[in-house]
Amino acid sequence: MPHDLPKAYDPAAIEDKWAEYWVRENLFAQPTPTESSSAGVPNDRPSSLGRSKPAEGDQGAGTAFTILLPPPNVTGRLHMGHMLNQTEMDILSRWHRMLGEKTLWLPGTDHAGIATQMMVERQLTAEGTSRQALGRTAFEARVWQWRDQYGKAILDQMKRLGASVDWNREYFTMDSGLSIAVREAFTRLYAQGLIYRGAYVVNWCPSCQTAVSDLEVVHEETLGKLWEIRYPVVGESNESSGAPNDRSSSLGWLTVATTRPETLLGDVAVAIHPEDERYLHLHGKKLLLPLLNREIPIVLDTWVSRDFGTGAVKITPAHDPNDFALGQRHNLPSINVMDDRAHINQNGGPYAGLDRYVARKRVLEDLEALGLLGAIHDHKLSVGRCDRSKDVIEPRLSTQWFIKIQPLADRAIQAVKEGHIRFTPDNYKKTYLNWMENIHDWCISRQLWWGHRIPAWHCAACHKITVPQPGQAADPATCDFCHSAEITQETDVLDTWFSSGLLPVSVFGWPFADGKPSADFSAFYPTGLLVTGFDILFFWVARMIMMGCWFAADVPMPDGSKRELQDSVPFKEVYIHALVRDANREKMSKTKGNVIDPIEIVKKYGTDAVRFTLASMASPGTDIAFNEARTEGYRAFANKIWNAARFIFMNVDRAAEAGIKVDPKSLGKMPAASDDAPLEDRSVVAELHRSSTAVNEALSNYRFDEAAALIYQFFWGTFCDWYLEIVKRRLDFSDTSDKAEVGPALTTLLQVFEASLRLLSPFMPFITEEIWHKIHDGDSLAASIALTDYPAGLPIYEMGEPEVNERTIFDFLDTEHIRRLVTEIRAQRKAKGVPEKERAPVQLWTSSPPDWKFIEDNEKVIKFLSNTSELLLYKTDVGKRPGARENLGWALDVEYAVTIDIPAERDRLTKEIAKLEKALVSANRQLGNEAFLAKAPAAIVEGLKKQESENRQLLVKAKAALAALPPE
RNA sequence: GGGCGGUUAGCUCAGUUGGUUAGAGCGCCUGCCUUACAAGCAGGAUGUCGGGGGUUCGAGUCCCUCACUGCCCA
Repeated sequence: MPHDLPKAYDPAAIEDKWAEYWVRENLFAQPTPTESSSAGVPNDRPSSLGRSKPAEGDQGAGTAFTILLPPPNVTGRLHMGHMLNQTEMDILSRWHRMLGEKTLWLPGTDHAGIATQMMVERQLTAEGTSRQALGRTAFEARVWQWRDQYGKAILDQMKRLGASVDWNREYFTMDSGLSIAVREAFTRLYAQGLIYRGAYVVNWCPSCQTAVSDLEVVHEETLGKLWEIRYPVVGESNESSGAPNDRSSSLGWLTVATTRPETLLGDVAVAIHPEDERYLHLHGKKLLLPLLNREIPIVLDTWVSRDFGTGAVKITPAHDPNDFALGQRHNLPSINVMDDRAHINQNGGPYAGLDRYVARKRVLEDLEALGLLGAIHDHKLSVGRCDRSKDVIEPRLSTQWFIKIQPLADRAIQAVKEGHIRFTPDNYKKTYLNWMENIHDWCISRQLWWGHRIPAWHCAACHKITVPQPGQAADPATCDFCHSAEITQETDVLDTWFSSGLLPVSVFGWPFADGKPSADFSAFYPTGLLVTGFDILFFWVARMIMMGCWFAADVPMPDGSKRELQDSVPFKEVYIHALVRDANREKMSKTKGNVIDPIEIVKKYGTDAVRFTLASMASPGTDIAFNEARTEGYRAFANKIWNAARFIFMNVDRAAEAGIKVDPKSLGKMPAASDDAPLEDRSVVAELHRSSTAVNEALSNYRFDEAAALIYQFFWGTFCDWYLEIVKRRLDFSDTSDKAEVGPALTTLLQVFEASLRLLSPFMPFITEEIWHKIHDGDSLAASIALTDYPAGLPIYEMGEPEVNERTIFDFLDTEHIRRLVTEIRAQRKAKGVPEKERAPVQLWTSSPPDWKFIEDNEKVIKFLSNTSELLLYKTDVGKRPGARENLGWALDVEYAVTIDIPAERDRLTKEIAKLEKALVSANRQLGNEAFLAKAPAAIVEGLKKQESENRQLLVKAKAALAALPPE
């Protein structure tokens, strides 16, 4: 037996094999194009239809389709979000590849600075040691070990999911090449005056002990307190007010309101609004800072909100960005009162060494004791937490490196506004622009050990900073300013997104020493598409756009001309997908314990079924509530295909024994049915064309859900449920049968099946690969179904163009007619209780001559499908015939001894009458409306009229049928 | 505080520029182990499209408003 498929579909038995095969055979490698073929390859939006496939082995032809994998962090395992992301990219990559495009999907992993360092530190803690104990070098070595282990694990998982990436081009964000790009980007920006270093209030994470960017802070509404604290006015007698609850300031103090009493220790002023009438008398006065007894000024600033709290705000420039700004305006000093771990430092006097919350408690107690604590209000406030450690962020004055972002942002805004980058769904364009137009300078330094160390050297002699020139490979040996050799490299590393933001240029070899772009860069930049989640729209997408537009602009085009903005962008299209949630729409999180491990679910149902689930549910803009019930259904779908294959192979083998063979050369193309082929063949071929066209259309709009539904419907609903059942009639190998029909039937069957597999293969690569190889039985032209042509429907099979496809339209109508007739007979049989196996005669009435011919032409098929022994055609209208099923133009009755269930039939007819009457009322209301007739398009009016008249006929018939039923 | 989305069958979701009787899968009911498949086949039931108002000949679809809900930014 050439086609030996096991009886049951078992994904585990086939998937590992093919996953390994694809990698081993290097099937999806896209080599660097040669000079002649690469120049000026357009990378426009691919047109899915009407393209010509490049000749075998000609890698240069065809448009390029490049897609960059958002590199997973090397922190652990892949999650469902990764699987969704990769499934979508894989579907698109496989689709484009099968369309004959030069397809490159680039895989890699991200070093993920903070995240990875945290994981390794956690490991060290468990071992009873720490990074400090190890020292920087040993720690870095330790993280590299981690990276080797987990980075590999992640890529192995990707392989298992069938990702059709080019494994030869795998990158890691700390590879030497990518590190050179990072250094070049930094030094160029520095030389351009776009990187500066300075002391500012930044988001400090006391757990990670590093600064983080605004984006890494998650704001959370929390119920807190607003404390009122009295600051005595210098030179006024405070004894005059004995009442501790007197909140007015007139009696020797000014009451401020704060949510963070412990920062009082760093206060340098109290600010009031200059026009606040309550405090006019305090202008020019000073206050005595409680607890520390420091004299601080009262400053006037319109930034103060008079309505908030008491209208007097304590100013702590070192621990609040707004206070810092105000401090700058008023030339106030900044007093940092906390250390790296958010403990009070020596500036906090008696509170030194206390944790910030312990200090808060103590400060409040002491104020209370002094009678300086006023009212306490409940207060809702937004607390910033570190995205990674979840610790409360401490705004803290520290010296950091920043990118002056405006010039880069301007270009990134222009690129999107001018349409060089398109977002899908398009509302993300607005989100992107809104963020970009309100952007703040980017804090790029991190006080970590894991990452790209900032290429800047501090001079011990003159304290100036030396940054290498762009293009300078060697580290500086002496200070640029005083030439001292006592220089040491900055210990901070760069934000992880600095290197990932450069990926679209760095993976293709940027920077270019000779100024000429590499062949890869010329061929694949800009990439075609980015597929990613909205959660990293600002972190990554926006940064890539800024950096791509900035750095690629200096790279000449392949022909040497200047690169314009439209060719500087890192990608032409961005497809943003949603979050994968659990079945209850809850966000998956480790703490909730509702995380679904893709590999576990894949083991349970097979990769194909999980991929299909994700694709089906990936409608743009909405989150995916991952539902195993759906996956179960798609495993059943895979099983259905598997068994269809078994059925077909069984018949192919039987035919071969009977000396009938199918020419394998007829496979691999879009099937066509000749005019004299049976209706079912013409019809299924036409439906395949129609579905293929629709699938291509859906994919070009990133409508994975629509594409999946179309294929599912065609494969199961059209091909298996109808065509396969009809064609069984012709696959008769009994001795008495005429076998002339077997060959053509088998040919169409195989052609349509094989094309359907190709249509499905981007979605379910494993099962389609397995069956496709079995079909060809070792004699296929390609090494994989993934390297064949994607089915493209001929436009003549689309509905609505009668001049070119009148025949097809009639075929569709006839097929539909057969289905309705067969369904009616089956329903009638069921109503009468005819046993499934028993054949029964059917009487059919119609006075329409075209229907007579239709019945005669299709009698065999109708009888076969409905288990009818004899079809008796009466060329008249049906008279009174209780229980007959009446339809437009025809009526039928199954002859069977048992009478129908009268109450059930009455019920059915009553419901039908109600439905028809309702439709008629609605139709008549519209048709009786002058305005409708005058304004609605003719086609709508005509359609409604036709339907109204049909419904009227059906209503008369239904009423007659009801009346004809014998009384109970 | 600013912005964006969602609310359609028991559940999870589709529903393209307004247009004829609102769909799918799962689940449910009934009958079938019909020689590819019980992970299946056949037949069937199920919706005041969140509430209210408006525009229109016509609204699930457009506008206003309310309610609930999710997210982003500050």
